[in-house]
Amino acid sequence: MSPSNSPRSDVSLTHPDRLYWPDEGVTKQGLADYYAAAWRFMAPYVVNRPLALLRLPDGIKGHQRFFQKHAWKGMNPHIEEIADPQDADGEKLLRIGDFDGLVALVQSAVLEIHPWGTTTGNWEQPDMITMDLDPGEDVAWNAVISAALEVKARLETRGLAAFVKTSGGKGLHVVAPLAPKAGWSEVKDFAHSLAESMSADAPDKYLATATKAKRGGHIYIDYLRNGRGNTAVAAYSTRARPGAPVSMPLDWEELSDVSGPAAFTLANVPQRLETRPKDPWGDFFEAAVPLE
DNA sequence: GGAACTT
DNA sequence: AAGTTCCAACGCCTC
DNA sequence: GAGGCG
Ligand SMILES: [Mn+2]
Ligand SMILES: [Mn+2]
Repeated sequence: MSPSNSPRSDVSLTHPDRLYWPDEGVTKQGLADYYAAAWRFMAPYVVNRPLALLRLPDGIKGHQRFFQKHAWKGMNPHIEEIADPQDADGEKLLRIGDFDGLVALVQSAVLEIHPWGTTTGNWEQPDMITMDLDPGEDVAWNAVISAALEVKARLETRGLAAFVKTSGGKGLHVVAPLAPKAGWSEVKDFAHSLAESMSADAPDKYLATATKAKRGGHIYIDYLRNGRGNTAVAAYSTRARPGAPVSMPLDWEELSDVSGPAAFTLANVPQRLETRPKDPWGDFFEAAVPLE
């Protein structure tokens, strides 16, 4: 049973049976197969964007785990080296352009993909805002859903569209597509003001600052994903955590039926992608409007 | 995962 | 030949 | 100014 529209790649995987998530039995090949199934939905969120990577060469039970934002020696040629236009002489950044690039990331033991919220063709004008909802200890899942709905309402008041995904970690991401126009500082300032206004209106529920000591019982609205050079985990990216969760785009209508932030995993997402009538984020880029 | 460097 | 090291980093708090 | 945070 070959999934519809699965891309092929000639990028070779050494040790395809290497276990990246040993408890879940997910191998390097299994990860590549997952991305083949997800590619047709995922591509616009990872292609032609600067990328930061979380690499775990020995899998999630191993002892090596490092972020990487710069090009390295011996890098697979399907991973592109690009110059930051604001740091032309600095170290080269990373980008992929196609499915071969994604398989090259798999071979490089990239278990999480964290793109900038912009494309390299329009580098200084972000094309999305990510509001990252991080619940502290003792916050009910329902409260995280309520927070997402509140963020959605406030984005819509501003004339923006809102989409939601699980983070695959502890919370939800509410993402607004932008027609590239406003610059980084305007976008970050807007995200900041949204977080501050929610915190001001419900200080018992929401925080706009990261201080861990205050986090218990509150949801931190992390707006700082929206600064130049900052990143958030990509839609459909796996997470380097137990259970092999993925950051899963959702319909708002199904959010109340989702059991938690890590409900979608390598074990159940391919089935969902095969049987689901439509992409819940199918209109993401069509819904983009400028921030103004 | 893989290059570069040290032993 | 084998072992070790490196692989982000900066704005925003809080104290 | 140092240290936590993501
Ligand atoms: Mn290794
Ligand atoms: Mn988060």
